[in-house]
Amino acid sequence: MFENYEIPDTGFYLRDTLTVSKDLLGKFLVRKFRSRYAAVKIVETEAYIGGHDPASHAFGRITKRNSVMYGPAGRAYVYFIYGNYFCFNTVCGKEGEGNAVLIRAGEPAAGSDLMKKYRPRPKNELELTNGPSKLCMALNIDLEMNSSDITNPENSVFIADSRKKDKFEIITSKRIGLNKGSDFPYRFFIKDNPYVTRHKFNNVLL
DNA sequence: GACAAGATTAGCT
DNA sequence: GCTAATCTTGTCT
Repeated sequence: MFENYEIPDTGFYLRDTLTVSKDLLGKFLVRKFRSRYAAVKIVETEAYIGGHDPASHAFGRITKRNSVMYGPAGRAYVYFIYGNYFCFNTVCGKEGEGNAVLIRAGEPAAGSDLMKKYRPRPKNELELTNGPSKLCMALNIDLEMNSSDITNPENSVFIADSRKKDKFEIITSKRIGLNKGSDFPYRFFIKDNPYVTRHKFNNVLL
C-alpha cells in the first residue's frame, strides 16, 4: 500500500532540524517485512541538535555510537538504551552537524496484527506504540537498521507521506526524560492525539 | 579493566 | 508516583 505514497527525499531532512521535527508529524514510519507492511502515523517527535545541545548524543566528540548522527541526512539513527530498549531517530541537517529527530510516539496505521506479534499483550491499544521504545518493539526495529537510508522504499524501514494531508494542531513543549538540556522547547506533538505520551508538560504551551 | 549514567518501561504501592 | 531491571557506551585509570 505504501508504494504509492510520497517519499520525502534527502532534501526534506537537510533543512533546519526543528522544522523537520514538526514536518515529520502526520507522516508514516513504515516497516517493510517480507511481503507486508506495518506502519504508524508519527504523532510525537523531539529534536536533538549537535554541538550546543547538552542532551544530544552528539554534544561531545564523534564516537562509535553517535557517528551516524554526523553522517548524511535521511538515515536512521538507532541506539540501544537501559539494557533493554531501542530508540529510532532520523538524521537531519548538513553532514557533520550531528542533528537528529527522535520519533517518540505513533498511531498504528497498517499491519497492527504484525505489531502485536512483535509486541505481545500490550495492556491496551494505546500501549502498542505510545512510547519511543514501544514503537521500536512493535515495528521490530533494532540495530540492524542503524544508518539505513529512510528515503528508499526498498529498504526495511522508511518514511512515507500520504498524498491526502490531515489537518492538525502542533503543540510545542520541553523534552522528556532528560537530566541535561531539559529546558529546550524541542518536543512537538499532535494536539489531542491519544497516542502522545502522557506527561505534565503536555499542558504547558510554549 | 573499572565504573557510572542513560532520549525507557513495567510493575507495584 | 516511585523504582528496579538491565547492559552498552564512553570516560578515566
